[in-house]
Amino acid sequence: MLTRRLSRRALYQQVRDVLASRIAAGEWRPGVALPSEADLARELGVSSGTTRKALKLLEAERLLTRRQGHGTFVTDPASDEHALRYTNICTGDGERIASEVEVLEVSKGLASEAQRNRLGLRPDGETCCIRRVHRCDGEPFIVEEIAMPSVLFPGLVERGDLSRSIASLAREFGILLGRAEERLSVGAATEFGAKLLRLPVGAPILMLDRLIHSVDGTPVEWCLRQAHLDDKYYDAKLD
Amino acid sequence: MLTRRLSRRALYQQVRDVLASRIAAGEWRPGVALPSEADLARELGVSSGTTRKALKLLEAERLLTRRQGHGTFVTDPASDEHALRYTNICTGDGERIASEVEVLEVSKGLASEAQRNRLGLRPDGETCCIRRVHRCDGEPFIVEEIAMPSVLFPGLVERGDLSRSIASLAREFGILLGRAEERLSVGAATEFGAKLLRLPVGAPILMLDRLIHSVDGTPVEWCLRQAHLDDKYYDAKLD
DNA sequence: TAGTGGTCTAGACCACAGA
DNA sequence: CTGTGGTCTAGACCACTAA
Repeated sequence: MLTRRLSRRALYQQVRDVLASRIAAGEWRPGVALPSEADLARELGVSSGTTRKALKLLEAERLLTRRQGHGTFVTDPASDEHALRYTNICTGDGERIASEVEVLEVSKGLASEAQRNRLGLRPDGETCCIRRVHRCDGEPFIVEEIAMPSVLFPGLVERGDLSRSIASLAREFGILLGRAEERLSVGAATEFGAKLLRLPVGAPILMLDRLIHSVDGTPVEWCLRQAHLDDKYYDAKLD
Repeated sequence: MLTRRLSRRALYQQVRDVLASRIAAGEWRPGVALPSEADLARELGVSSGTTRKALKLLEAERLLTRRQGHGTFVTDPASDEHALRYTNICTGDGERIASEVEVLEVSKGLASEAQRNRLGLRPDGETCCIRRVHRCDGEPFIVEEIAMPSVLFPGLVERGDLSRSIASLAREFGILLGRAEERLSVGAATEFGAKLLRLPVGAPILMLDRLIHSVDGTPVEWCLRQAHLDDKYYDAKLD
């Protein structure tokens, strides 16, 4: 039950937390409406204004979509909204690229020091590692090395399709994705990258270093990429 | 006076507009508190909840800073908050760079076709153009070519200091800055860039293409940059 | 202690979508 | 027409800041 002044956390934040975990648990399938504001408010024993504020938060976090006169819905993790959320590379005409992905290598084991630092893991922390290549119209243009804390994705490497987007994987394991930072620089293609991108070793290339957190701030994915852009570009939004 | 249902625009949006223009006009100096929510509400003839919603909007647009128990203040355009708003290049240890700027060249005239397209100008539109170089610890690392619609900055080139940030310039001319997009790619240093950055022509370099809009969506500044990063990096936020 | 913004409530009315 | 989310109000109380 929701406490009022026993907890320091604001009531609408507590409502957000309750709803977020129920969403993560899959209580409402994407495409099916949640109860209305008024019904949720009654159920939770708070005012509809407080419920409304919580729903607004969840909408801002992209967990929900609301439409006047229609209802409140869980955002479909298979939608472009989610799949392209962390994808900032565009074709020359400004379209986000939904690239074809091929998995090259999968492994699991003790995290390297760099991985521990970046993902905030303890010395005995383990990671799942994936190497993949992205193609656009058959042309390889990105190679990437992904590391994820094993504890967040139990049984991941033993299972099926690792070519899916992080949004899709996270959904399956009940993780709600939040903010991310990406560091960009110009570098020289490594042997690994050059071979797959069909470039000479040392060719100038865009290096990307991305860290995705969950909504509560836990690091979820560290992704190192080498990109050969050609006429594509990286589209950063500043606001 | 604020109309209620004569206008389709929501009341709190109208309150936002009124306050935004009063801020742009310099009615309240940075560092001095605005009237309280209750006082503003009385003055404008709306409820304090509506006023509150408008103030929240203006805070999200970075025009205001609010602190519980303290008051509501106009954000100082000379503050880092504003000056570094569109600056995503960091030193190796993650600090935004407040670089030293030198103006190389200033001109004004009929906009080029590219400038018209990017800034949404008519065929007879004019632009102010500035070429500058940025240094960090004396080392040049960015050269840039800026274009701004002359009509927004009357008398700019005839006046003083063009080494200031766009935030500072905009403040002087009563323009409130909003969203921006920046396109990044890897390119070869032009003759202009290479010379100033002390690199060979054709050296691999980060190319940046930034467009800043005002809060109401009008393009305000187009900035083309060439950056030699070394151990610095571009820090993009994804959320 | 006085004054500020932040939270919470209860309820009225509006705008929109779908049966 | 009904039900949804969006706006707006009035007022109570809480939490923080500074004098």
